[in-house]
Amino acid sequence: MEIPEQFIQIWGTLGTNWGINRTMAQIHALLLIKPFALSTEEIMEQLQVSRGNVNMNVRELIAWGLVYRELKSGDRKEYFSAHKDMWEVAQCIIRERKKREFDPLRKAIQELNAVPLEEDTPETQNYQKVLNELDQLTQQLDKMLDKAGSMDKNGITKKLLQWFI
Amino acid sequence: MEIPEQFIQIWGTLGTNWGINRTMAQIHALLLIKPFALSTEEIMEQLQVSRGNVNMNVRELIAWGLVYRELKSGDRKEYFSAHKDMWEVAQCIIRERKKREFDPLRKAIQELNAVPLEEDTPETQNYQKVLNELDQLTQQLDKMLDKAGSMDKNGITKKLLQWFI
DNA sequence: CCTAACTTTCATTTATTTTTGAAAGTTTTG
DNA sequence: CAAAACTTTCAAAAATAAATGAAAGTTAGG
Repeated sequence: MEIPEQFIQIWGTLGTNWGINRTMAQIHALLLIKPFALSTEEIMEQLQVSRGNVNMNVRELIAWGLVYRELKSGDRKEYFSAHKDMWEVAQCIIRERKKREFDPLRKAIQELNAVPLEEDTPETQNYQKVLNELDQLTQQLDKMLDKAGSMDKNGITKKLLQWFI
Repeated sequence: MEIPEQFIQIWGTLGTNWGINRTMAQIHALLLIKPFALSTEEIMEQLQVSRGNVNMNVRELIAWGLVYRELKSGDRKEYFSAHKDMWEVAQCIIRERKKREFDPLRKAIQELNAVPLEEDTPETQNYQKVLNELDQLTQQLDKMLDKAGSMDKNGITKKLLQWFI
């Protein structure tokens, strides 16, 4: 089977729209659909990207917990493979983006919200209201994301079902 | 009160991380914290950006349903204001991004998943499995996002609470 | 129907992000 | 310990995305 270009393309576009670089997403897609581990060279060839690019993005994927190194005995090369369970993949992404982006945002909002304002004008009142609501919203989201990122597969399925009862 | 720079900064960074351009996010932040409508000129001055940039991004914000035009009698200028309820803001963003990015993705996955493969090898089997799981996952997410985007405020609060029981 | 007040467009410019690839670094092996 | 096999780094180049601003377009008022 030749690599399903289209799947890799779609995954890459998805990444681009959500602030993840295209090559990283494409490498992930490639490793997802290959049932065996690939070497740097093989990834370079399949996606037509440079060695440095593959190296950086594979390391990033490993840091996200989406990809792992694999060694083949009698071979000095490193091989890379992706975790294939898509629910775990989703959780990995949730956990990682939460940690990197949501948590700092949440903290910043809390801090802004904690600063008492001197004046009391329509402007400050509205500002406080917006910040307050945002604080509540992010607090709820925080709990929800934590739960979603740590539930087991059955748990997720159940929770998702609850949305439609 | 001078504009709370920090809030605008944070909102802008958030946008950047999630594929929304900085100026668009910053204009949104500015209009959120101002209890009254602002003209193009005022936005230009507060954020130090060009007329064209403000025009394009305000229109985009209107298309998202986050901002609305306001006319002041005896004035030919257009003024812009943001919807202030942060729960509605969140829903607006969910609805809009779902429509623009998730729905096409979902459709593409369904289509890829529907194509029967000729061969039957470990490669095709794994490919099918990944696509299948992705199909299920996006199907669940699809329902969830629709629901989340259309529930009223009480509904959301209740649903969010369910995650912690 | 003309002019002033305002809005929109879009070719260029500018800024940001991503990629490249050669050099430096590291590990393994004979 | 030398040299081969491989990985990592990073300055420079390329690609992409966003911003500018002057010109074109629109609308309201007289």
